Amino acid sequence: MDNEKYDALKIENQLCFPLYACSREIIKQYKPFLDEIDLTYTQYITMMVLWEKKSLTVKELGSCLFLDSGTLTPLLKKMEAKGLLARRRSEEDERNLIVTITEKGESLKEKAVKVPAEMAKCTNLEPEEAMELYKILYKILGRSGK
Amino acid sequence: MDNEKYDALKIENQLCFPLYACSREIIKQYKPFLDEIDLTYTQYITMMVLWEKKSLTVKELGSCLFLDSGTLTPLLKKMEAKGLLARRRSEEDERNLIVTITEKGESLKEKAVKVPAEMAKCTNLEPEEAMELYKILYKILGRSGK
DNA sequence: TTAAATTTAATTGTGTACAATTATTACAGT
DNA sequence: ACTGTAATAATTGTACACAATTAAATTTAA
Repeated sequence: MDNEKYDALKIENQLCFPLYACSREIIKQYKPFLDEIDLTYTQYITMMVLWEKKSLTVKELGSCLFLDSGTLTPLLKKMEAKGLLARRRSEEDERNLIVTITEKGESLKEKAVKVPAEMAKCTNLEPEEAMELYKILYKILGRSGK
Repeated sequence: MDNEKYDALKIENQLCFPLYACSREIIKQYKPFLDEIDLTYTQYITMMVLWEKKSLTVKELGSCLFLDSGTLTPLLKKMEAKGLLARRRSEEDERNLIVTITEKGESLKEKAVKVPAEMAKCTNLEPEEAMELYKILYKILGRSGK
């Protein structure tokens, strides 16, 4: 009989590890498609929010993406330099920085629409598994997801 | 009727995004416990492999963790400096660098065993959900997981 | 056997993540 | 109005990730 005292420390008994590994592996699969539209994965999900919301504060964006200003400030500056979005302070409350999508950012959506189509070919999950995974992940995140 | 052409680009229809967000959120939950044993999350999973295998090459370690030498080389150097492991070239094949756990690395396991115990209290998943999640993640990773 | 191809780590450069701190603005209570 | 508190971004410093390249050792094949 093996000593079971340390079983909880075995990598194959972790739940966070495959989550972490999966996340990175899938993001790597995105890379060739995202390269074609000159976006990193983080920039891509930022654009997703902007395509939907058009305009929001850094705080709100961070809440959508689970990222803080330490990550977003330099990211948004780069995206502004690329012409995808504009950054300006709110007039009602100067503490808020408002991020707004530009025409160029809007038009990128046309090219980007191919990305999820290409990525769909890469998955090996059944639709029910994907749905189950989705539900569990959003339960962990503490949001409904819809 | 909404234009459905772009639905696949909505953040709430992504599977990778909650994976990425979950992974980071859980790793953040590890932080206070890992701080107590002076390990980062990446160092922690590296130690997990070493507690199990005792000795292996950078290549093998990278295969376990889905990481390459670009990430591992500096990580292992820091861990060597902390005295948790030793690095030496293989004598049979000088291309291989062999990583071996030290006594100090072994003894850290005693303290580390509390980490999964503490983390278990943080989860809001049912055991069946955790098992289902585990299965799906390892299906994506293309390994059995056991 | 020796030149070409392969394998393995290390290095280089870019891009996040994130904790902690700082600076600015707004607000609350007096 | 004035003081302390809170909220929001930006900054700073550390630690990954990873693509691409380099360098060294080994293997393969002509």
